[in-house]
Amino acid sequence: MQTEYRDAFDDIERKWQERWKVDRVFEAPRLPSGRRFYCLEMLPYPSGRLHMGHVRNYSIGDAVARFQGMRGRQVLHPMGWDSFGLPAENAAIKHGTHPAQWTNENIVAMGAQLRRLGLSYDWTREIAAHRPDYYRWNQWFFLKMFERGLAYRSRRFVNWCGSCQTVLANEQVENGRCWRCDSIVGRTELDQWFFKITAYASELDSELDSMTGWPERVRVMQRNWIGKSEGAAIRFPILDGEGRPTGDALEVFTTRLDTIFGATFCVVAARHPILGRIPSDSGSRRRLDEFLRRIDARDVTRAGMEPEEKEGIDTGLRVRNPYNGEVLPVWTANFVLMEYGTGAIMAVPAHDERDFEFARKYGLPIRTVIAPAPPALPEVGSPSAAMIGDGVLVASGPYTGQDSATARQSMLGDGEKEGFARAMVQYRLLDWGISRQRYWGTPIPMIYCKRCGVVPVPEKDLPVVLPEDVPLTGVGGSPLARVTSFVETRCPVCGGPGRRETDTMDTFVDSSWYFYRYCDPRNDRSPFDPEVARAWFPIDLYVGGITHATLHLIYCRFFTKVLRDLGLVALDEPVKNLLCQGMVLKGGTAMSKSKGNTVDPDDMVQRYGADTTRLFTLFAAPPEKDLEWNEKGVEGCFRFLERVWRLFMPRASEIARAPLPAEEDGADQARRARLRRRVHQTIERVTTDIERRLHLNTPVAALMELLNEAQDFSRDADGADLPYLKEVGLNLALLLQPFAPHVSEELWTSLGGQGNAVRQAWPAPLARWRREEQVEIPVQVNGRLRGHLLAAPSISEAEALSQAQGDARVAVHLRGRPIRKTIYLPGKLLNIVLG
RNA sequence: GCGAAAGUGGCGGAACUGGCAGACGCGCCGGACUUAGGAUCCGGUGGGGCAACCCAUGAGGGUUCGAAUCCCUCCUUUCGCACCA
Repeated sequence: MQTEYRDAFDDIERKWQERWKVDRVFEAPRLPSGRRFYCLEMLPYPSGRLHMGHVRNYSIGDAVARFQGMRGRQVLHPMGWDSFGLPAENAAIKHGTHPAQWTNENIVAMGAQLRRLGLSYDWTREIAAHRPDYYRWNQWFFLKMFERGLAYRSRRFVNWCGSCQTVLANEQVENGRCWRCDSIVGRTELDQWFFKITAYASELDSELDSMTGWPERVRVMQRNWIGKSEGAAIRFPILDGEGRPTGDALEVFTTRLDTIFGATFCVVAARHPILGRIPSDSGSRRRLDEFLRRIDARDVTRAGMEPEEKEGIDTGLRVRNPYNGEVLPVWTANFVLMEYGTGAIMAVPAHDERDFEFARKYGLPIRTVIAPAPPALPEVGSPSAAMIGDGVLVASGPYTGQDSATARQSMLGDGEKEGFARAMVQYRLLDWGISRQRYWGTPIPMIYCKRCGVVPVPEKDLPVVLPEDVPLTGVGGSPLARVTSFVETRCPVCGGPGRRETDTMDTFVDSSWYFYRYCDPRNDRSPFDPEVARAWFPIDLYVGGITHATLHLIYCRFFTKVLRDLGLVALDEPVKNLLCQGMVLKGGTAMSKSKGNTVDPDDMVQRYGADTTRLFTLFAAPPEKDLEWNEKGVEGCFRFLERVWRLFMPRASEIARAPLPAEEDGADQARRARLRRRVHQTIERVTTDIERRLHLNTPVAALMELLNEAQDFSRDADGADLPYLKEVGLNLALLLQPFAPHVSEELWTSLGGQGNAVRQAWPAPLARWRREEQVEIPVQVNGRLRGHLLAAPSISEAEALSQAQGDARVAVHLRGRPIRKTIYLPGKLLNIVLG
């Protein structure tokens, strides 16, 4: 037995990690038999090194998993690797290492780091996305979705670097320039595969309301991302050169149908089909072509940049407003997007900022049709800004006088009757483009046949294995396209020559369903057994960074709905409770290599041990807040464990031989009673803080207080006090299990505990010792603190008042004034209100 | 610009449904043990008077017997969205 913790921690941590493994403590049963708890943390990308963000993420999950296990739940707590993705390919280009080798080595290295932290994972369930036994199911899901029309092919723009001759991912575009050659990124249109997430847009949106286990801000971000917007689609008849109806119509989407009498022109997107009507030899056509060329030439990756100056031209086309018969010019402009709504708008400059700005620039008419709701001063002269809000309609024919909401209803109803309007719900969410012109991802299981067209790979031929020998240069499109042995194949339908799809899937596909695979990770007949998934789902707690609030956390919800409709799962939402932990900061900013302010987990573990490292990440801030790394704070946590060690270990065998106190023992001695009360109150505090509030910093503080109390107690303790020290020590050992599991185990065994601490039932407080016998009740006069009275918590109001009046310090403030009333919270507070 | 969250000692943070503001830790000050202490232990630590008290939870107002907590206005910071019709 080492006498100092600093000499012992490395040995005991390794010892218990080995013991847990040999005893298979964390292996979950195939099917849970009792109450279960699925504790999940976001799986890491195997970059090669763990960083403090990981340590924090996994320490939080581990604390909860261990706690729930001791609470009697059967816990599923798995870990795996999000091991497809661009960095592996970049490393290959830079260093010539094969992505598979690079990835596998990183998994080994990071796996060792994770194991050294002593996290309670069921490693028998480890998965890795880049292994064919995993990604074959990505392909299988793709085929199932293709069958149902949920996977389809379409053309879309991608970021394109003309100099590298390659497609760039968004994160490879820096300020509109290629990350590697610094040339301006343009756009090019490619055929790509899409998942029809929009088919579930409505459900994905509406369910957010009932997802109360998710942080509000994540739900808000998702709601914005989905961007539901209710309005109407209105058909404006298209007129010919002589102003006669052509029989066709331009459909516009609007949420402000009530403003339609104020429409003074229409605007269509630059790629709107209506532009095909402009005669090819006309002046309009020439001006249009020139305009479109200018728009197109612009670099199009505009993320993070200011909106462009609005620009447009009159196309010469004319349409008729079906509500008032007015003839309106059709413009085309850069601020109307083809992807949204119908790609065409009616412009109401008086009541829309963008339309207003555009109308001002080109001198188009601005007509007010909405007056502020409690009528303000009448408008004089031309307005200086658009009036955006709802109000009362003016100059709107039969609808004049109606309020905006009513008008929208009645105008839509009338338009529907006449056949030129329909209700329309529009989402900002677009279908999920999953094609990546990359090597290190899941091959898309499709074959192109000259005779049969686009043909899915038959299920029995899965997986379509990623070939190993692929030249990676970073230029020239999909690497797989250059591997003849991969590309050339047979058409599964006609047997003729076929070519494989050479794009791979977005890696977000991998992480959209991995948590189901954990339930049944070695199944080679289906992605997982639905019965097993039913038993383990939903995920009781999902811990991860806020960075995934939209993409991953929407995609995985989408996948669950697809899986549900395939009959594989029986739930609508996969994650019941979501915890987004804050970042780990150093010097006020996120740790990053470029800032040189990183803290290496290995270094911390080596110097202080896994327990201290974990303890600090839990103690220094509540999980959802950012955590400022502070070496002094780490030392404080280390000292705490040292003090635990020093208090119990030197006399551990004596304590182990002592009996535990009987329920009433110690009641007759103030210091013993005080200690026992502290023990049981601490049990209660720690339990409720973890369970009800998911706060992990306050339980650690409570344990520190308990230790302080125990130290005070032991200062003048003798042999007869050993039972009480044993009670503190054993309980402290168990309460430490979620936070410092190795010290917990060592303490437990040393003090005579049987078996593994992690397998013990979580302690329950004794009712006898939970409550104080004497409490200090604060006494206020007119709400100001004037004294305290010492009494049993059950003291009556009358007794409390008379005792308070007897207190000289209180009495001073009562002198000479009548008591108007008293407010008494039994055992907690007395407030005397004077007249 | 729109939306959300948050502002508490020198610092990280406590304070559960309005009820003793500052738990716990860091830092700092003093003491003990020491050749020594950047080890350990003990005590102190919001500010002002150093006693009774007074002032303090971003600022100002309000509700209440009582407000860090609820309401209003403003300020600051962080995050998200940003031509989405």
